[in-house]
Amino acid sequence: MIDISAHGLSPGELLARRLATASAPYRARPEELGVFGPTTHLGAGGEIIPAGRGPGAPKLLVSGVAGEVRALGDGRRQILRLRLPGDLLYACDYEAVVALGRAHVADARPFLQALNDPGAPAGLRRAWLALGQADQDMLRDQLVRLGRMTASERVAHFLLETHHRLGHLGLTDGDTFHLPATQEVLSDLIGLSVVHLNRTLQALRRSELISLRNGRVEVLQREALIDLCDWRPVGPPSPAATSEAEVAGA
Amino acid sequence: MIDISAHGLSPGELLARRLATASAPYRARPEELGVFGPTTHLGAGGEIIPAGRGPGAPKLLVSGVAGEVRALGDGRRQILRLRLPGDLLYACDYEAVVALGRAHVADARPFLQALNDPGAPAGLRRAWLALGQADQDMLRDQLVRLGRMTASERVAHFLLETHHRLGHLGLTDGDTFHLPATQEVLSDLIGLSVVHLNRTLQALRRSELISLRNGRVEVLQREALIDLCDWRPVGPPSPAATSEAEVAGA
DNA sequence: CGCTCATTTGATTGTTATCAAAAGAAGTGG
DNA sequence: CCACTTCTTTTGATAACAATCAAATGAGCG
Repeated sequence: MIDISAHGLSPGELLARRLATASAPYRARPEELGVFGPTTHLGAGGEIIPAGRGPGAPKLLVSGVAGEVRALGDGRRQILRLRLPGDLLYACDYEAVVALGRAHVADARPFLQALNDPGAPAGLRRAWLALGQADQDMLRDQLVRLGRMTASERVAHFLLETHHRLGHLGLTDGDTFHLPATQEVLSDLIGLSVVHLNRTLQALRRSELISLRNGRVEVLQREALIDLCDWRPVGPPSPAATSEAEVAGA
Repeated sequence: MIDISAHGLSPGELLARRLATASAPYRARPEELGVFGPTTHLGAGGEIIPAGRGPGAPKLLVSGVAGEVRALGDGRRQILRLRLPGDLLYACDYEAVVALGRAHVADARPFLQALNDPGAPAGLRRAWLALGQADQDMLRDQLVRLGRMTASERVAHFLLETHHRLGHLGLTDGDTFHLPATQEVLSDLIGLSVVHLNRTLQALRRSELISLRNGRVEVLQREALIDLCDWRPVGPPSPAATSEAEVAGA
């Protein structure tokens, strides 16, 4: 299985893949995307961008998973959204951006400079805007998950979304993907208690809709999962999505 | 009480007020903000911008309240966020923007043209960006409300936020404001059933933290409400906020 | 007045959180 | 390689919270 905390892709290659699978796709040559410096390594809980210190340097998440974490005084916390490799991490006013496991980040300023260069291709800008739009749309999906979905719907919806996102990066292996996050992290992401998330996962496993252990997730019955939570992809379909759907539906 | 469905402000005046109370305030002369055409009137449920028809003309919400509504097939729906006068309404991919009561909207293209004019003052652009940032921040607050707050916390947090937003527009009357939305709408906004919202409101009334009837909301014990849900204002403090806080705390 | 829509109430069920503890995995240092 | 610690997952029992169903009351409107 592809380990998303330690895949072998360079920052430029990652970004190129994202841009190529945006809803306004753009095939970038590596040198268009700026020259990235060395990547920094962080352990679980490492603060990538601290909260509320104004706009620092945006970072590119190269490997691993991260999240924007809001703490609520008493123990509660909400992870606003899951950030995956290829995502750009900006400073937030009230949330720290935190590595949810081992992660690598790179300074994203070279890329942003390349993007804002007057000579940058229009297609590149369009693709970037399309990715930003997809990000917004996923945030809306997250609102609906938290506001109106039951526990099993939330889990199904979240897993389908994550599979889809990783598929765009070529980081899935058919219906299987790597999700290096503890159940505690996932529970804070989708607004459930750890215990209840655990039981919900077990129920989905018993129904043979998914399989999950050790951060390895397999979507066993795609169509059934989609029916369960009424998921629909944000942005363009995943590269291998149609064939997968046919197999799952057969 | 000021009726936000029928206040007397012109589009330009509304926008000027918002810009003047952004975290990067800008005092606009009316003619800088473009020439608005006539406003359109809508009744409750009127579709201001239909879902998923690509980017149409953005509208300025002049009076009344609106919301981005996601329907879930079975009866469930989630209103992603509440839009108030002075908000710009854009097309969404999966949500319709709907008037939640009587509302007036105006074509916002003249304003956007004025904003994008190369000769537009830098301060105007900065203020506009600051408003956009505040919008993002409120969306994040909404995520936390839905994901991690109890019913009474959600209600308290939402009411404080709304009071704050209307305060910036000069549409509050001290601790009182007008919120022309049914409990059903509010319940879909903060992710509760109507019945439970109703009971939660009653509890808050019994505790004399708020008073609410006929769309007239009064914040009776501001400090206590803030303590209850750990609310903090997005963007700059409301024009009258400090003095109000002193009174409430006394 | 009679209609419709919104709010409120009561009773009940279902879902999810919480508490406490056991079992299992994974890393650490000897 | 093992003993130890620590973190994560799992289980059970219980309580709190919120949804649902059904119906009554109240408010606004033609």
